[in-house]
Amino acid sequence: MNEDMGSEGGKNKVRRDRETGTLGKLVSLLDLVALADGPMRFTDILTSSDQPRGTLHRQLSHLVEEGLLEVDRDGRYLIGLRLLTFASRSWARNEFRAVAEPHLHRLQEYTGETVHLGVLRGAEVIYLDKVEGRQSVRMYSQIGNASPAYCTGVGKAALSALDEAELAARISGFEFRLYTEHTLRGPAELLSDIAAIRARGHAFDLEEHESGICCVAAPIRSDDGDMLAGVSVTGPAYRVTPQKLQAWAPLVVAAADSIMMDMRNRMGPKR
Amino acid sequence: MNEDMGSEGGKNKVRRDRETGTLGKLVSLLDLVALADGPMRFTDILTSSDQPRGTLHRQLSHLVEEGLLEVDRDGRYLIGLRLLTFASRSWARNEFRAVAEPHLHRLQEYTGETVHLGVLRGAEVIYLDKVEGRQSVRMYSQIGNASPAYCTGVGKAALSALDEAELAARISGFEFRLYTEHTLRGPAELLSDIAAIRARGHAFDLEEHESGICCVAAPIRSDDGDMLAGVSVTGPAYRVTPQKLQAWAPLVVAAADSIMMDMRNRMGPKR
DNA sequence: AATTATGTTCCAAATAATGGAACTTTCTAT
DNA sequence: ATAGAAAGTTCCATTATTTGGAACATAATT
Repeated sequence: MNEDMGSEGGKNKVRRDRETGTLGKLVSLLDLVALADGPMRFTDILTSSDQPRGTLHRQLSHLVEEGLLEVDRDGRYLIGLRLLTFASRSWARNEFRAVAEPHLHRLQEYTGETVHLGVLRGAEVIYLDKVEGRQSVRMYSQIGNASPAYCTGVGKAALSALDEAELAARISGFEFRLYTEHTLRGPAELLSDIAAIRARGHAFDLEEHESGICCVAAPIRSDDGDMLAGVSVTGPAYRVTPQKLQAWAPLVVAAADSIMMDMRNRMGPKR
Repeated sequence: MNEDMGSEGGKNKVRRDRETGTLGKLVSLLDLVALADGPMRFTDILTSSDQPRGTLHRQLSHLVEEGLLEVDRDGRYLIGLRLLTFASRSWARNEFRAVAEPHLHRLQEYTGETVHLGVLRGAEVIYLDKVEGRQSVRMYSQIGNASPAYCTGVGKAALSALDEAELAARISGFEFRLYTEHTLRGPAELLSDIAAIRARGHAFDLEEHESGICCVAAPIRSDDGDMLAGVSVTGPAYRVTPQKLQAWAPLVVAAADSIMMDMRNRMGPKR
């Protein structure tokens, strides 16, 4: 299946075994540069990519020429702005996001806390939208971000919508890493949490990904079940108490259901 | 609406002559799908890309496998979310954007109107950040967007920082298109506007790109001059009168200068 | 100025992309 | 429901591109 690897955890060797030929190697390079802490020199990339010098040199020039990478004035490579342009189109044209938007705003206004929309992709959740109350400084920070499914509210909610078989298959590919002292520690804990989520209809994240951050989330699945997503309301633990999360749960679930409905109505006629 | 596109001005044939080998062809496909109005079927892409069926089929599968494209449930292709993830990293790690952020906020608070930060890339301006007052509905809309340099405040401001020779060279590559009745109609008008911008130190966009939208912008150039950018304050013509634009100009210029300074301080030590 | 580290160019050999055609599946009109 | 057409997928000998070692050039360091 589509083994997506844990973009966080990997020694990023360039040759992977997904068979996508030349493209695969180039995308791995992009990934390598994107994940780095800062601009990388030719030699940095050379050592982490085990490609021969000549080869790497040409690959990088091609990526630069296409705007996928950029070179700073010290000749170091960083991820290119062209990707921003592609992404902005991807985002603007995303139907699901557009359908969900008004519901996210409503949820934000009611709770006063931050609302997230994320979709499940392999072992990760990719955040598609974020609505904040007071415009905080880190405006777009979260959009496009990929986080492990097993330690985020949205991720666990989405997972809970899978049937047993699919769920087991997915989880077997997860790599459990301890982000905080509350992070779930393995398949067993995750499965039992998911059972509870199924029973309740909503998921909690109690400082499992980031210390001091809690959320309540609900799953969204498309009719055919080939898209799984989730909505969540998130806030700092000192303000967002378990009682509040509990109280908001029905609202979050309702928002998720409305998004599902709207999506169904929009997609239904076609097909 | 903000009709963007026209990014290069091409009939989007896939084989272009930039020599980037296989990558070039694949990126052209991405571009084709990204620019389309909606999801494309295999055949749609086939006809607009003049690739043989077998070839195209494999290219698309590779792009999909890498997450750069996605396939909807009707088998149609659309731009993939993985690009969002790359972009979010590109954005989060962008030093220039980070340095500029506080200045943009200050400018926004003072004027109450929307502030943009954009960088010049070839004939286009790519918007790197946007700060709005009341959180409007279209949050992420502008970021990553590429617009022609010659009809945007940020673009013209950035162009004004080029020396004569470079400027002439760039302009020769522009394709002038009439977005509104106020859009500059060709190199001559642009050059004379740029002369004025140089004399004043700031640029105006008086409904040149979008009807009813005006802005005042100032150029930002790095010491070595290899990065050109601009800041602008933008708003609807009925509210943002020429007098206001005039009054804000010094602030915008000051913000641009501060960003330049901060950038110099941050970059200086290295090198 | 000499030495080393870093980046660039070259080209025969290896590998991956190509594209025509045969094949399968999905629509469409009767 | 069925035939026919359109859309999508697979196959494989041919062709073109990528590969990678090594020589060459340039910048940094002593």
